[in-house]
Amino acid sequence: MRIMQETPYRLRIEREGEMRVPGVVFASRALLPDPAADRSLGQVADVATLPGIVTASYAMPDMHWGYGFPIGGVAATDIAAGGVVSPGGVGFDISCGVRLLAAALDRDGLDPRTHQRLMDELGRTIPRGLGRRAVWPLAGRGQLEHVLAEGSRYAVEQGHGTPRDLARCEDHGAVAGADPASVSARAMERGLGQLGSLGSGNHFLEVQAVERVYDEPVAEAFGLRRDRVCVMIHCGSRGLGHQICTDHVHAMQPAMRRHGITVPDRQLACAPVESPEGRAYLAAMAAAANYGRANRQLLTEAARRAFAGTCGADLELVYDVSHNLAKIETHEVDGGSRRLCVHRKGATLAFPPGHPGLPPDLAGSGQPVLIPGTMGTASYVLAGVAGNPAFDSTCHGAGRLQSRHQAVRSVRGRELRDRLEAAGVAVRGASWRGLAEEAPAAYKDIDEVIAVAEGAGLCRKVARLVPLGVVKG
DNA sequence: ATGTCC
Repeated sequence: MRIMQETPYRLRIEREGEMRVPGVVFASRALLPDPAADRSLGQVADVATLPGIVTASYAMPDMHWGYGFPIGGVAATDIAAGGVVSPGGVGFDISCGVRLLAAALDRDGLDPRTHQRLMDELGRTIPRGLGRRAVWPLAGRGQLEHVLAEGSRYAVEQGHGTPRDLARCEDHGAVAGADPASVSARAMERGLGQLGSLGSGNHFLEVQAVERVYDEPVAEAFGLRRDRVCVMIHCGSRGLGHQICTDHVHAMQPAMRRHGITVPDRQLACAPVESPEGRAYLAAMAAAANYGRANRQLLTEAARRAFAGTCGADLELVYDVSHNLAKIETHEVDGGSRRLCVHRKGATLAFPPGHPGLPPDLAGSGQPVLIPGTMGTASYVLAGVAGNPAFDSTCHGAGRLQSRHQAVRSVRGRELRDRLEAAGVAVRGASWRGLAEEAPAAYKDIDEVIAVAEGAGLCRKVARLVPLGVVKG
Protein backbone atom coordinates (compact mmCIF):
# COMPACT_ATOMS: atom_id res chain seq x y z
CA MET A 1 0.00 0.00 0.00
CA ARG A 2 1.44 3.40 -0.98
CA ILE A 3 0.65 6.12 1.55
CA MET A 4 1.46 9.76 0.79
CA GLN A 5 1.35 12.53 3.37
CA GLU A 6 -0.57 15.38 1.69
CA THR A 7 -0.69 17.80 4.64
CA PRO A 8 0.27 17.40 8.33
CA TYR A 9 -3.25 16.07 9.01
CA ARG A 10 -4.14 14.30 5.77
CA LEU A 11 -2.73 11.09 4.26
CA ARG A 12 -3.63 9.57 0.94
CA ILE A 13 -3.72 5.86 0.12
CA GLU A 14 -2.98 5.67 -3.62
CA ARG A 15 -5.46 3.87 -5.81
CA GLU A 16 -4.29 0.39 -6.81
CA GLY A 17 -5.76 -3.02 -7.72
CA GLU A 18 -9.55 -3.07 -7.42
CA MET A 19 -9.78 0.30 -5.66
CA ARG A 20 -12.19 2.62 -7.52
CA VAL A 21 -11.10 5.73 -5.58
CA PRO A 22 -8.14 6.60 -3.33
CA GLY A 23 -8.23 6.40 0.47
CA VAL A 24 -7.99 9.61 2.51
CA VAL A 25 -7.07 9.40 6.19
CA PHE A 26 -7.28 12.48 8.40
CA ALA A 27 -4.58 11.75 10.96
CA SER A 28 -1.22 12.84 12.25
CA ARG A 29 1.56 10.26 12.05
CA ALA A 30 1.23 9.81 15.83
CA LEU A 31 -2.47 8.90 15.56
CA LEU A 32 -2.03 6.28 12.84
CA PRO A 33 -2.86 2.78 14.04
CA ASP A 34 -0.08 0.23 14.50
CA PRO A 35 -0.29 -1.94 11.37
CA ALA A 36 0.90 -4.98 13.35
CA ALA A 37 -2.17 -4.88 15.60
CA ASP A 38 -4.80 -3.01 13.57
CA ARG A 39 -5.76 -3.60 9.93
CA SER A 40 -7.86 -0.44 9.55
CA LEU A 41 -5.68 1.22 6.88
CA GLY A 42 -6.17 -1.90 4.73
CA GLN A 43 -9.91 -1.61 5.47
CA VAL A 44 -9.94 1.95 4.09
CA ALA A 45 -8.48 0.52 0.86
CA ASP A 46 -10.98 -2.38 0.87
CA VAL A 47 -13.93 0.03 1.18
CA ALA A 48 -12.57 1.92 -1.85
CA THR A 49 -13.49 -1.11 -4.02
CA LEU A 50 -17.25 -0.89 -3.30
CA PRO A 51 -19.52 -0.39 -6.35
CA GLY A 52 -20.53 3.25 -6.83
CA ILE A 53 -18.13 4.76 -4.28
CA VAL A 54 -17.29 8.38 -5.11
CA THR A 55 -14.37 10.75 -4.40
CA ALA A 56 -12.57 8.71 -1.74
CA SER A 57 -12.83 6.19 1.08
CA TYR A 58 -12.32 8.35 4.18
CA ALA A 59 -11.15 7.70 7.72
CA MET A 60 -11.40 10.07 10.65
CA PRO A 61 -8.61 10.80 13.22
CA ASP A 62 -10.07 8.28 15.73
CA MET A 63 -10.01 5.42 13.19
CA HIS A 64 -9.44 1.83 14.28
CA TRP A 65 -10.18 -1.71 13.18
CA GLY A 66 -13.86 -2.61 12.79
CA TYR A 67 -16.21 -5.13 11.17
CA GLY A 68 -15.52 -4.76 7.42
CA PHE A 69 -15.28 -0.96 7.43
CA PRO A 70 -12.93 0.81 9.83
CA ILE A 71 -14.57 2.52 12.79
CA GLY A 72 -14.17 6.19 11.89
CA GLY A 73 -14.93 5.36 8.25
CA VAL A 74 -16.96 7.50 5.83
CA ALA A 75 -17.94 6.27 2.37
CA ALA A 76 -20.47 7.69 -0.10
CA THR A 77 -21.91 5.77 -3.03
CA ASP A 78 -23.71 7.23 -6.06
CA ILE A 79 -27.21 5.72 -6.02
CA ALA A 80 -27.95 6.32 -9.72
CA ALA A 81 -24.64 4.64 -10.65
CA GLY A 82 -25.51 1.36 -8.90
CA GLY A 83 -24.04 2.50 -5.59
CA VAL A 84 -24.34 0.01 -2.75
CA VAL A 85 -25.32 0.14 0.90
CA SER A 86 -23.32 -2.05 3.27
CA PRO A 87 -24.38 -2.94 6.84
CA GLY A 88 -20.68 -3.07 7.74
CA GLY A 89 -20.50 0.62 6.87
CA VAL A 90 -22.98 1.38 9.64
CA GLY A 91 -21.88 -1.19 12.20
CA PHE A 92 -23.66 -3.56 14.52
CA ASP A 93 -24.77 -0.81 16.86
CA ILE A 94 -27.03 1.03 14.41
CA SER A 95 -27.62 4.68 15.41
CA CYS A 96 -25.25 4.48 18.33
CA GLY A 97 -24.83 8.11 19.30
CA VAL A 98 -24.47 10.85 21.85
CA ARG A 99 -26.86 13.23 23.56
CA LEU A 100 -25.84 16.22 25.67
CA LEU A 101 -28.06 17.88 28.27
CA ALA A 102 -27.28 21.14 30.07
CA ALA A 103 -28.40 21.45 33.70
CA ALA A 104 -29.79 24.64 35.19
CA LEU A 105 -26.93 24.37 37.68
CA ASP A 106 -23.27 25.37 37.95
CA ARG A 107 -20.64 23.00 39.34
CA ASP A 108 -20.16 25.05 42.54
CA GLY A 109 -23.88 24.54 43.20
CA LEU A 110 -23.31 20.80 43.43
CA ASP A 111 -21.95 20.28 46.94
CA PRO A 112 -20.14 16.94 47.68
CA ARG A 113 -23.13 15.43 49.50
CA THR A 114 -25.61 16.29 46.73
CA HIS A 115 -23.10 15.06 44.14
CA GLN A 116 -22.98 11.64 45.84
CA ARG A 117 -26.78 11.48 46.21
CA LEU A 118 -27.19 12.35 42.55
CA MET A 119 -24.70 9.67 41.49
CA ASP A 120 -26.37 7.13 43.79
CA GLU A 121 -29.76 7.93 42.28
CA LEU A 122 -28.43 7.70 38.71
CA GLY A 123 -26.65 4.46 39.63
CA ARG A 124 -29.93 3.08 41.02
CA THR A 125 -32.19 4.11 38.13
CA ILE A 126 -30.14 3.91 34.91
CA PRO A 127 -30.50 0.38 33.45
CA ARG A 128 -27.14 -0.87 32.16
CA GLY A 129 -25.05 -3.90 31.35
CA LEU A 130 -26.08 -6.91 29.29
CA GLY A 131 -29.66 -8.10 29.33
CA ARG A 132 -33.13 -6.72 29.49
CA ARG A 133 -34.05 -3.91 31.82
CA ALA A 134 -35.66 -0.74 30.57
CA VAL A 135 -36.90 2.71 31.61
CA TRP A 136 -39.96 2.11 29.40
CA PRO A 137 -41.24 -1.47 29.42
CA LEU A 138 -43.22 -1.52 26.16
CA ALA A 139 -46.75 -2.90 26.20
CA GLY A 140 -46.12 -5.10 23.18
CA ARG A 141 -45.26 -5.40 19.52
CA GLY A 142 -47.73 -2.67 18.47
CA GLN A 143 -46.12 -0.08 20.72
CA LEU A 144 -42.63 -1.12 19.60
CA GLU A 145 -43.72 -0.61 15.98
CA HIS A 146 -44.60 3.02 16.83
CA VAL A 147 -41.11 3.48 18.33
CA LEU A 148 -39.49 2.01 15.21
CA ALA A 149 -41.52 4.24 12.89
CA GLU A 150 -41.40 7.48 14.88
CA GLY A 151 -38.41 7.33 17.27
CA SER A 152 -38.14 10.12 19.83
CA ARG A 153 -41.26 11.77 18.39
CA TYR A 154 -43.38 8.88 19.66
CA ALA A 155 -41.58 8.88 23.01
CA VAL A 156 -42.32 12.60 23.44
CA GLU A 157 -45.91 12.15 22.22
CA GLN A 158 -46.34 9.53 24.95
CA GLY A 159 -45.11 11.97 27.61
CA HIS A 160 -41.44 10.97 27.81
CA GLY A 161 -40.01 14.41 27.08
CA THR A 162 -40.97 17.78 25.64
CA PRO A 163 -41.50 19.15 22.11
CA ARG A 164 -38.43 21.37 22.75
CA ASP A 165 -36.36 18.16 22.93
CA LEU A 166 -37.31 17.26 19.36
CA ALA A 167 -36.14 20.64 18.04
CA ARG A 168 -32.63 19.64 19.14
CA CYS A 169 -32.60 16.13 17.64
CA GLU A 170 -31.21 15.25 14.22
CA ASP A 171 -34.15 14.78 11.83
CA HIS A 172 -36.49 16.05 14.56
CA GLY A 173 -36.06 12.75 16.40
CA ALA A 174 -37.05 10.29 13.67
CA VAL A 175 -35.35 9.02 10.50
CA ALA A 176 -37.76 8.82 7.57
CA GLY A 177 -38.41 5.59 5.68
CA ALA A 178 -38.42 3.24 8.64
CA ASP A 179 -40.41 0.08 8.03
CA PRO A 180 -41.14 -2.18 11.01
CA ALA A 181 -42.09 -4.91 8.50
CA SER A 182 -38.39 -5.14 7.50
CA VAL A 183 -37.49 -5.98 11.11
CA SER A 184 -37.37 -9.69 11.98
CA ALA A 185 -39.48 -11.20 14.76
CA ARG A 186 -36.27 -12.02 16.59
CA ALA A 187 -35.03 -8.42 16.45
CA MET A 188 -38.45 -7.25 17.71
CA GLU A 189 -38.27 -9.74 20.55
CA ARG A 190 -34.82 -8.47 21.59
CA GLY A 191 -35.96 -4.85 21.40
CA LEU A 192 -39.11 -5.19 23.51
CA GLY A 193 -37.44 -5.20 26.92
CA GLN A 194 -34.49 -2.84 26.41
CA LEU A 195 -35.91 0.61 25.58
CA GLY A 196 -34.22 3.06 27.92
CA SER A 197 -31.03 1.16 28.77
CA LEU A 198 -27.36 1.96 28.28
CA GLY A 199 -26.07 -1.49 27.35
CA SER A 200 -22.40 -2.25 27.85
CA GLY A 201 -19.01 -1.71 26.22
CA ASN A 202 -18.15 1.96 25.74
CA HIS A 203 -21.67 3.17 26.55
CA PHE A 204 -22.17 5.47 29.52
CA LEU A 205 -24.06 8.28 31.16
CA GLU A 206 -21.70 10.93 32.48
CA VAL A 207 -22.22 14.00 34.67
CA GLN A 208 -19.81 16.63 33.38
CA ALA A 209 -18.93 20.30 33.81
CA VAL A 210 -17.95 22.80 31.13
CA GLU A 211 -14.27 23.46 31.85
CA ARG A 212 -13.46 25.77 28.96
CA VAL A 213 -15.32 27.67 26.25
CA TYR A 214 -13.56 28.39 22.94
CA ASP A 215 -16.41 30.25 21.22
CA GLU A 216 -18.71 32.19 23.56
CA PRO A 217 -21.53 33.10 21.12
CA VAL A 218 -21.80 29.57 19.72
CA ALA A 219 -21.61 28.01 23.19
CA GLU A 220 -24.37 30.40 24.29
CA ALA A 221 -26.51 29.35 21.30
CA PHE A 222 -25.97 25.70 22.30
CA GLY A 223 -27.00 26.51 25.90
CA LEU A 224 -23.49 26.11 27.33
CA ARG A 225 -21.30 28.35 29.45
CA ARG A 226 -18.27 27.82 31.66
CA ASP A 227 -18.89 25.73 34.84
CA ARG A 228 -22.35 24.58 33.77
CA VAL A 229 -23.18 21.01 34.82
CA CYS A 230 -24.08 18.73 31.90
CA VAL A 231 -25.15 15.15 31.28
CA MET A 232 -23.75 13.19 28.35
CA ILE A 233 -25.46 9.97 27.25
CA HIS A 234 -23.76 7.53 24.88
CA CYS A 235 -25.79 4.49 23.81
CA GLY A 236 -27.27 2.77 20.79
CA SER A 237 -29.98 0.41 19.61
CA ARG A 238 -29.06 -2.54 21.86
CA GLY A 239 -29.93 -6.10 20.80
CA LEU A 240 -32.47 -4.89 18.22
CA GLY A 241 -29.90 -3.04 16.09
CA HIS A 242 -27.40 -5.88 16.45
CA GLN A 243 -29.97 -8.42 15.27
CA ILE A 244 -30.97 -6.25 12.29
CA CYS A 245 -27.33 -5.99 11.19
CA THR A 246 -26.87 -9.77 11.48
CA ASP A 247 -30.13 -10.50 9.60
CA HIS A 248 -29.36 -8.19 6.68
CA VAL A 249 -25.68 -9.17 6.25
CA HIS A 250 -27.04 -12.68 5.60
CA ALA A 251 -29.87 -11.47 3.38
CA MET A 252 -27.40 -9.63 1.13
CA GLN A 253 -25.43 -12.72 0.07
CA PRO A 254 -27.83 -13.73 -2.77
CA ALA A 255 -28.10 -10.08 -3.91
CA MET A 256 -24.31 -9.92 -4.28
CA ARG A 257 -24.30 -13.06 -6.43
CA ARG A 258 -27.21 -11.79 -8.53
CA HIS A 259 -25.50 -8.44 -9.19
CA GLY A 260 -22.06 -9.99 -9.71
CA ILE A 261 -20.59 -7.96 -6.84
CA THR A 262 -17.31 -9.24 -5.40
CA VAL A 263 -15.63 -7.68 -2.36
CA PRO A 264 -12.18 -8.25 -0.86
CA ASP A 265 -13.63 -9.07 2.58
CA ARG A 266 -16.77 -11.08 3.43
CA GLN A 267 -17.58 -8.47 6.05
CA LEU A 268 -18.16 -5.92 3.27
CA ALA A 269 -21.45 -7.61 2.29
CA CYS A 270 -23.52 -5.06 0.37
CA ALA A 271 -26.36 -4.59 -2.12
CA PRO A 272 -27.31 -1.78 -4.51
CA VAL A 273 -29.36 0.88 -2.73
CA GLU A 274 -31.89 0.39 -5.56
CA SER A 275 -32.40 -3.35 -4.97
CA PRO A 276 -34.96 -5.17 -2.79
CA GLU A 277 -32.20 -6.18 -0.35
CA GLY A 278 -30.70 -2.68 -0.23
CA ARG A 279 -34.08 -1.07 0.32
CA ALA A 280 -35.01 -3.64 3.01
CA TYR A 281 -31.78 -2.99 4.90
CA LEU A 282 -32.22 0.80 4.78
CA ALA A 283 -35.84 0.49 6.00
CA ALA A 284 -34.78 -1.77 8.89
CA MET A 285 -31.73 0.39 9.62
CA ALA A 286 -33.99 3.47 9.88
CA ALA A 287 -36.22 1.54 12.31
CA ALA A 288 -33.17 0.68 14.46
CA ALA A 289 -32.05 4.31 14.25
CA ASN A 290 -35.40 5.41 15.62
CA TYR A 291 -35.12 2.85 18.41
CA GLY A 292 -31.64 4.19 19.28
CA ARG A 293 -32.91 7.74 19.35
CA ALA A 294 -35.92 6.85 21.49
CA ASN A 295 -33.51 4.98 23.75
CA ARG A 296 -31.58 8.19 24.43
CA GLN A 297 -34.88 10.05 24.95
CA LEU A 298 -35.93 7.55 27.65
CA LEU A 299 -32.55 7.73 29.38
CA THR A 300 -32.98 11.50 29.36
CA GLU A 301 -36.24 11.08 31.22
CA ALA A 302 -34.51 8.90 33.83
CA ALA A 303 -31.70 11.44 34.23
CA ARG A 304 -34.23 14.27 34.61
CA ARG A 305 -36.00 12.35 37.39
CA ALA A 306 -32.69 11.77 39.20
CA PHE A 307 -31.77 15.46 38.97
CA ALA A 308 -35.25 16.59 40.03
CA GLY A 309 -35.17 14.27 43.04
CA THR A 310 -31.71 15.24 44.30
CA CYS A 311 -30.72 18.77 43.27
CA GLY A 312 -33.92 20.04 41.61
CA ALA A 313 -32.17 21.18 38.41
CA ASP A 314 -33.87 20.95 35.01
CA LEU A 315 -31.99 19.38 32.08
CA GLU A 316 -32.29 21.09 28.69
CA LEU A 317 -31.32 19.19 25.55
CA VAL A 318 -28.28 20.65 23.77
CA TYR A 319 -28.31 18.17 20.88
CA ASP A 320 -28.56 14.47 19.94
CA VAL A 321 -26.40 12.87 17.22
CA SER A 322 -26.13 9.40 15.69
CA HIS A 323 -22.59 8.40 14.74
CA ASN A 324 -23.39 4.99 13.18
CA LEU A 325 -25.73 5.50 10.25
CA ALA A 326 -26.10 5.56 6.47
CA LYS A 327 -28.11 8.48 5.06
CA ILE A 328 -29.36 9.44 1.65
CA GLU A 329 -27.95 12.92 1.05
CA THR A 330 -27.31 15.25 -1.89
CA HIS A 331 -23.73 16.48 -2.37
CA GLU A 332 -21.66 18.05 -5.13
CA VAL A 333 -19.44 15.47 -6.81
CA ASP A 334 -17.18 16.41 -9.76
CA GLY A 335 -19.20 19.58 -10.33
CA GLY A 336 -22.59 17.83 -10.36
CA SER A 337 -25.26 17.31 -7.72
CA ARG A 338 -25.67 13.62 -6.85
CA ARG A 339 -27.89 11.56 -4.56
CA LEU A 340 -25.50 9.61 -2.38
CA CYS A 341 -25.75 6.94 0.27
CA VAL A 342 -23.32 8.28 2.87
CA HIS A 343 -22.10 5.67 5.35
CA ARG A 344 -20.79 7.05 8.63
CA LYS A 345 -19.46 4.42 11.00
CA GLY A 346 -18.01 5.99 14.10
CA ALA A 347 -18.28 9.34 12.34
CA THR A 348 -20.49 12.34 13.11
CA LEU A 349 -22.53 14.46 10.71
CA ALA A 350 -21.32 18.08 10.89
CA PHE A 351 -23.39 20.48 8.75
CA PRO A 352 -21.79 23.91 8.13
CA PRO A 353 -23.47 27.17 9.21
CA GLY A 354 -26.48 27.95 7.03
CA HIS A 355 -27.32 24.34 6.17
CA PRO A 356 -31.09 23.74 5.83
CA GLY A 357 -30.85 20.67 8.08
CA LEU A 358 -30.07 22.82 11.13
CA PRO A 359 -32.63 24.06 13.69
CA PRO A 360 -33.34 27.75 12.90
CA ASP A 361 -31.75 29.02 16.13
CA LEU A 362 -28.50 27.19 15.29
CA ALA A 363 -28.35 28.21 11.62
CA GLY A 364 -25.48 30.60 12.25
CA SER A 365 -23.53 28.22 14.48
CA GLY A 366 -23.14 25.07 12.39
CA GLN A 367 -24.30 21.66 13.58
CA PRO A 368 -23.40 20.74 17.16
CA VAL A 369 -20.88 17.87 17.22
CA LEU A 370 -20.66 15.84 20.44
CA ILE A 371 -17.44 13.89 20.96
CA PRO A 372 -16.97 11.91 24.15
CA GLY A 373 -13.48 11.10 25.40
CA THR A 374 -12.95 8.16 27.72
CA MET A 375 -13.72 7.62 31.40
CA GLY A 376 -11.88 10.22 33.43
CA THR A 377 -10.84 12.33 30.44
CA ALA A 378 -12.41 15.27 28.65
CA SER A 379 -15.24 15.39 26.11
CA TYR A 380 -15.72 18.07 23.47
CA VAL A 381 -18.56 20.03 21.92
CA LEU A 382 -17.68 21.25 18.44
CA ALA A 383 -19.46 22.71 15.42
CA GLY A 384 -19.60 21.94 11.71
CA VAL A 385 -17.62 24.20 9.36
CA ALA A 386 -17.88 25.23 5.70
CA GLY A 387 -15.66 23.36 3.26
CA ASN A 388 -15.63 20.04 5.13
CA PRO A 389 -13.65 17.67 2.89
CA ALA A 390 -15.52 14.45 3.83
CA PHE A 391 -19.23 14.88 3.05
CA ASP A 392 -19.81 17.00 6.19
CA SER A 393 -18.36 14.39 8.57
CA THR A 394 -16.03 14.39 11.53
CA CYS A 395 -14.80 11.98 14.21
CA HIS A 396 -16.90 10.46 17.02
CA GLY A 397 -14.64 9.72 19.96
CA ALA A 398 -11.12 9.08 21.18
CA GLY A 399 -10.72 5.85 19.20
CA ARG A 400 -9.59 2.57 20.64
CA LEU A 401 -5.86 1.87 20.87
CA GLN A 402 -5.86 -1.49 22.70
CA SER A 403 -8.21 -4.44 22.24
CA ARG A 404 -10.62 -5.17 25.10
CA HIS A 405 -8.48 -8.20 25.91
CA GLN A 406 -5.29 -6.14 26.11
CA ALA A 407 -7.02 -3.55 28.29
CA VAL A 408 -8.25 -6.17 30.79
CA ARG A 409 -4.71 -7.56 31.08
CA SER A 410 -3.19 -4.16 31.81
CA VAL A 411 -5.46 -2.86 34.60
CA ARG A 412 -7.87 -4.20 37.26
CA GLY A 413 -11.38 -2.72 37.38
CA ARG A 414 -11.26 -2.00 41.14
CA GLU A 415 -7.92 -0.26 40.81
CA LEU A 416 -9.28 1.90 37.98
CA ARG A 417 -12.39 2.79 40.00
CA ASP A 418 -10.25 3.84 42.98
CA ARG A 419 -8.03 5.96 40.76
CA LEU A 420 -11.02 7.75 39.20
CA GLU A 421 -12.71 8.33 42.58
CA ALA A 422 -9.44 9.76 43.94
CA ALA A 423 -9.42 12.16 40.98
CA GLY A 424 -12.95 13.32 41.89
CA VAL A 425 -14.88 11.24 39.33
CA ALA A 426 -17.66 9.23 40.98
CA VAL A 427 -18.01 5.78 39.38
CA ARG A 428 -21.14 3.64 39.21
CA GLY A 429 -20.20 0.62 37.09
CA ALA A 430 -21.96 -2.47 35.80
CA SER A 431 -19.07 -4.96 35.99
CA TRP A 432 -15.39 -4.83 36.98
CA ARG A 433 -14.36 -6.39 33.72
CA GLY A 434 -16.39 -3.88 31.70
CA LEU A 435 -14.71 -1.05 33.60
CA ALA A 436 -11.20 -2.42 32.89
CA GLU A 437 -12.04 -2.84 29.19
CA GLU A 438 -12.73 0.89 29.02
CA ALA A 439 -9.57 2.06 30.78
CA PRO A 440 -8.41 5.45 29.49
CA ALA A 441 -5.06 3.85 28.55
CA ALA A 442 -6.94 1.71 25.99
CA TYR A 443 -7.85 4.84 24.01
CA LYS A 444 -6.07 7.52 22.01
CA ASP A 445 -5.52 10.98 23.51
CA ILE A 446 -8.82 12.84 22.96
CA ASP A 447 -7.11 16.24 22.94
CA GLU A 448 -4.87 15.14 20.06
CA VAL A 449 -7.75 13.59 18.12
CA ILE A 450 -9.67 16.87 18.43
CA ALA A 451 -6.63 18.95 17.44
CA VAL A 452 -6.26 16.86 14.27
CA ALA A 453 -10.00 17.00 13.47
CA GLU A 454 -9.88 20.78 13.76
CA GLY A 455 -6.56 21.06 11.91
CA ALA A 456 -7.93 18.96 9.05
CA GLY A 457 -10.94 21.30 8.67
CA LEU A 458 -13.54 18.75 9.79
CA CYS A 459 -15.05 20.84 12.63
CA ARG A 460 -14.11 23.47 15.20
CA LYS A 461 -13.99 23.54 18.99
CA VAL A 462 -16.77 25.17 21.01
CA ALA A 463 -16.30 23.81 24.55
CA ARG A 464 -14.33 21.24 26.58
CA LEU A 465 -16.15 19.26 29.28
CA VAL A 466 -14.64 17.31 32.18
CA PRO A 467 -16.27 14.40 34.05
CA LEU A 468 -17.69 14.65 37.58
CA GLY A 469 -19.23 11.17 37.62
CA VAL A 470 -19.82 8.24 35.31
CA VAL A 471 -22.55 5.60 35.16
CA LYS A 472 -20.90 2.88 33.11
CA GLY A 473 -22.63 0.32 30.94
C1' DA B 1 -21.41 -3.38 19.88
C1' DT B 2 -23.95 -8.10 21.24
C1' DG B 3 -28.84 -12.94 25.51
C1' DT B 4 -19.56 -12.13 23.56
C1' DC B 5 -22.21 -19.37 19.50
C1' DC B 6 -27.94 -21.38 16.52
